[in-house]
Amino acid sequence: MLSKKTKYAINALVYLARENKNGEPVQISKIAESENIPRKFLEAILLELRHAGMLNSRKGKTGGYYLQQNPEEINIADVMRLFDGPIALLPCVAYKYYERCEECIDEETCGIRSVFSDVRSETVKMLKGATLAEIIKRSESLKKEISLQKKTLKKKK
Amino acid sequence: MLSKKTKYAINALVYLARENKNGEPVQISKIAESENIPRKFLEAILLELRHAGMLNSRKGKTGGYYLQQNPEEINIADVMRLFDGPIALLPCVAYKYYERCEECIDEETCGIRSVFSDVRSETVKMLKGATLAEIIKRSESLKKEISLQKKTLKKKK
DNA sequence: TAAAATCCTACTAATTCGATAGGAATTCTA
DNA sequence: TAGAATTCCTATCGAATTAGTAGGATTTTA
Repeated sequence: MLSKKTKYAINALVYLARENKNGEPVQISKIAESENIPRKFLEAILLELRHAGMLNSRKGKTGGYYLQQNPEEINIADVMRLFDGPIALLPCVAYKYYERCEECIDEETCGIRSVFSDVRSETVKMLKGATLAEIIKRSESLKKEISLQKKTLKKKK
Repeated sequence: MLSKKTKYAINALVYLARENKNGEPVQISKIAESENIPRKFLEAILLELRHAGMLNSRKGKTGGYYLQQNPEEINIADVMRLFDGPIALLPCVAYKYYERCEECIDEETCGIRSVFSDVRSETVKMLKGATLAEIIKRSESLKKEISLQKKTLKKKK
């Protein structure tokens, strides 16, 4: 499961991508309140996102955070790796965080590894495609679907 | 990432499926040594697998563990759920372990949820297909590939 | 110069993980 | 029927991780 840190990070990023079209800095407290994230905790998270180059900030009065990259460039895979480490379920199929399994007898012919290698490839592909832009697009289309459902329901009555 | 418990469990199950065609009980110590798993830890793991109905055991001298289900019936998804809980990366897309995300504002229109719902479906599908039989099959075909590669290498020399 | 914001380090309580200890219960064999 | 050898089961433990909080330094604007 994702850590809360990662969840909060994704929510904050989506919030900025959605609410902050003009690029003006948004205060931590504003994001924290809007997205139900503990203020101080979010502070640490945004700092890390800035160090990773996804966000930038302005200090002092009128300060705050804003996206440093385009919503099409920021994806969930990178955010997850930043906070939770490898996406792979086994260290021996991780790409950036590769490590041998201590207990492993023969990595090359390991059937378990083969399975988790496939799972990793598929998952990374999907999460790389999950950019902030894509997430917002999905949310919009869900909203449309639901309002359409409600209309259909009314007609049936 | 998988816990060591889950990894050990899968390795022990594959071992039993592979080495124990006749169905005779295999001692914990035998499995522990063969698969590089701490003896006492494995004891607890096999016990849980028995309670879950995947293994059965015989007590006393000549005792040990053996598969209770066919290698085609035991799959990685079930083992993971047993030891590590949900396969889903968000509680709100878990099937057996569903839980609302505390911080969530609107689950129905959440684009993040939509992404992780897709990831979960795909992952579960793959892990359900990863039965003990399938894992052994993959291992065999990897062995063949490698011995073929070695032959080709010799010819080039 | 004061107010208001981010920056940054350090700390903490609770939980989980990876195991170990020790003895009870069971079953075979001599 | 007495061991020997095995699983069964509960309790415990240290280390690491998670989810935060505290508090002050730094920076910027008005």
